[in-house]
Amino acid sequence: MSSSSFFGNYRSNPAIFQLKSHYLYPMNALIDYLLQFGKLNAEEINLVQSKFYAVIIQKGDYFSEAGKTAKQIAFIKSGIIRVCFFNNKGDEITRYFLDENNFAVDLNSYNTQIPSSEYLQAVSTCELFVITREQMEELSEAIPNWDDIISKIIAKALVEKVTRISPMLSEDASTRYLNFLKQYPKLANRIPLSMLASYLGITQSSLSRIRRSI
Amino acid sequence: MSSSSFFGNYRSNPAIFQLKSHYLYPMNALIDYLLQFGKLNAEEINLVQSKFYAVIIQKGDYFSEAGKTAKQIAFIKSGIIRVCFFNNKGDEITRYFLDENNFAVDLNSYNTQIPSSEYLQAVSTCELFVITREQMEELSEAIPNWDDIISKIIAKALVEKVTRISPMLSEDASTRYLNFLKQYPKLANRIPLSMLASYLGITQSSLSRIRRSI
DNA sequence: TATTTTTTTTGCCAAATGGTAAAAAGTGAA
DNA sequence: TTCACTTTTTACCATTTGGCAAAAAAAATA
Repeated sequence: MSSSSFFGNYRSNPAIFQLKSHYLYPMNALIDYLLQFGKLNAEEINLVQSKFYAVIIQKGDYFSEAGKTAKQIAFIKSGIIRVCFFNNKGDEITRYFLDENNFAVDLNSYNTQIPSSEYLQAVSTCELFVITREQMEELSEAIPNWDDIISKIIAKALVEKVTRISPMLSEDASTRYLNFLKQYPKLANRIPLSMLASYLGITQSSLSRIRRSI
Repeated sequence: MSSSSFFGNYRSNPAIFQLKSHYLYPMNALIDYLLQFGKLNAEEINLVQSKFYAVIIQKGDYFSEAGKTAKQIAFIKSGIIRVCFFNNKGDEITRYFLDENNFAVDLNSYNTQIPSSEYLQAVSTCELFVITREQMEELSEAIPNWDDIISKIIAKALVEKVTRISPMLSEDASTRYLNFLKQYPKLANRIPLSMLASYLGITQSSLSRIRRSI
């Protein structure tokens, strides 16, 4: 089966649609990921698979946008998403990148239902498994373990982000770049220079110079 | 009642002790904080108060240390704690500061029970309400809402940290300092220059020059 | 108070990074 | 292929920040 027959596509005007028969489809990556954080029986796994739906977003598309309220969570099956915002100088800053086997959500907006100030944008074409807040609520009521699994995932993901970002302030730009290459060896060549530079907190030209010097 | 009769003190060799009669003591700040995230009835509030115990740690003392496994969570009634680590150059870096009405815990170590790589140190004398992992477990089993309240608190605190730290990379040092003054107006004069400089990602002398220029 | 210790400020110069704009390289479409 | 467009590299100089060490100020201690 080609992925295009499985993944819905909502390029410019995101009309996410849900496919009818879920049990056929390979959400193994999602299920494997969830099982790292708690137990789910076969029945629960089926239920989970029935609530997520497959979506493709193209490079440049937004999964969620500043000013809108986040109503969905995505599990990234493939592709790269970046989380970004505009600073007070008007520059677009990349907060962090998310790649395969991670959840992507504007958590603040999702939790509070207040319009967000950050964007989640596909850096490359992404295959996602998406779930809405309402469907999450249904899983929460049907699966005793669910809230525990999700809160563990959230805490781990956020601690990782703090742990990864905070040492960067005390490093020079070359060190930050080299560490990025170590931490995300697969990403460096798939991300435009401008996005990587804003993640590293330097200008495009500085990053270009750093690349040359290595 | 003087605070010294309420707060236990474990200056050099932390032998935390629990006081017998909790209902007398002012954990209002803690309870008010918890109630922002979910409901607790009077009985549950009493139970919560019985599980936390009051502790004072002096300036310079560690609440938790790198290399040890975190077994406690502290609610800061008064004082400032900083979370710090050593980078690969051997410099001590402050990841962030925590002040009144916040929980302080090495979350990664607390959750995984793996020795941590960060320190939680009192920047000033701190009055804490402390709870152990075992006592948390008891609250979790006794109070249906408990896990939900705690996971909301954790998610909110971590999202705040990511949101606060990540714009700093794209700002120059003066801007970071000025924003720090805005965000923590009460802290600036209570924190040694060296700790603040490492939080801002600059040297002591740079920070000193920036102060002069303002 | 006097003395020691710690913290902060300052001066010097070197190194890193920013800002701008132009050139070069890469990409995609006709 | 050629053309238009986007992305990356390069060059120039100004500004910021670091590294080091000494001086000054502040805080702790006797």
